[in-house]
Amino acid sequence: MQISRKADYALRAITFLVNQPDNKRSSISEIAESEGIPRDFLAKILKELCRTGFLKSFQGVTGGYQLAKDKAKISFLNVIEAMQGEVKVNMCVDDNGGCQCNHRISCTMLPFWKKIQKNVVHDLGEVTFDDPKFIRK
Amino acid sequence: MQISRKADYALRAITFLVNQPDNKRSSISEIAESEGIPRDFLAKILKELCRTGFLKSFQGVTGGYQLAKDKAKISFLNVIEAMQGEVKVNMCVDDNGGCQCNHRISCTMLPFWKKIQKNVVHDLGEVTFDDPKFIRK
DNA sequence: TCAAAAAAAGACCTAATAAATCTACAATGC
DNA sequence: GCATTGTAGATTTATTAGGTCTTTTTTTGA
Repeated sequence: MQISRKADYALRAITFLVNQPDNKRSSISEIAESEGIPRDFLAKILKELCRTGFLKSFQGVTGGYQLAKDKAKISFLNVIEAMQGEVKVNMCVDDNGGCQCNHRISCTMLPFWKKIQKNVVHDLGEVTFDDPKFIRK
Repeated sequence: MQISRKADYALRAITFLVNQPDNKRSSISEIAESEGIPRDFLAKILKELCRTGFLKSFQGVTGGYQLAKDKAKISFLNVIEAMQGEVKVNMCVDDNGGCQCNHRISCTMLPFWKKIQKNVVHDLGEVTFDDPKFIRK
């Protein structure tokens, strides 16, 4: 029932970038230091955030990272799913054979899990980085 | 972001017991077989459900397990917390030093996590075993 | 009284995975 | 051409979920 460090770090990195001037390029080390994230781990995460379209990168001595899309279009859910896969409150809430429940045809718990899951996914999807609360004072 | 097998098994065991006649004593093996849970693992779980007051046990040759409290008083949340500890959507939502965020004094993400967490906890708490949907046909 | 069947207790194993680290390489700008 | 940056991916480490095994204790009823 917990977001991975990886996803959490990704979200913090994005929070950092949201607070930078539009054309500023931020280096891995700069972000790592500010957010207290192990540098090499963050390097991998940022690369992945590029691959998944959240960031764009620039190589070379003046290189670094920037947001690649409108911050209003980046939600907690987006980033978490990119980093740790589909959010599932319980293994069995997975249509591709997640539940090996003996009573599969009429598992009594499944509908409850599905509802709870739906709510979490909705909540995570509603948090986007255009929210003024992400601007640091 | 996922309920452990242990908690899931505990919930299934309780579902099983909810469907038994009031004074029936159900053995570990009986429950394990019906629910498709590894027997020895379930043994540990049931013991713990006793310790935490959900079940009562009887030793000896006619022994077994029964519900120890009103099924209306048993929620998903109760059982999950008994089995895997406090539900936390993110490590940092832990008042005893969970968040080592550099910007701790005004971490921008924390309020969002707390709200999402509150909703999940609420949802999990609302599911109780007196719900007729837990009666198997 | 004793064998069978149940739970109790707790040590032990193991396999998966998250988290982190390391090393070598490639691009860029001055 | 060299300092600084990102790229790539192999490797390591640590943790923990999940499961197994063994021994002991309790109880019943033949």
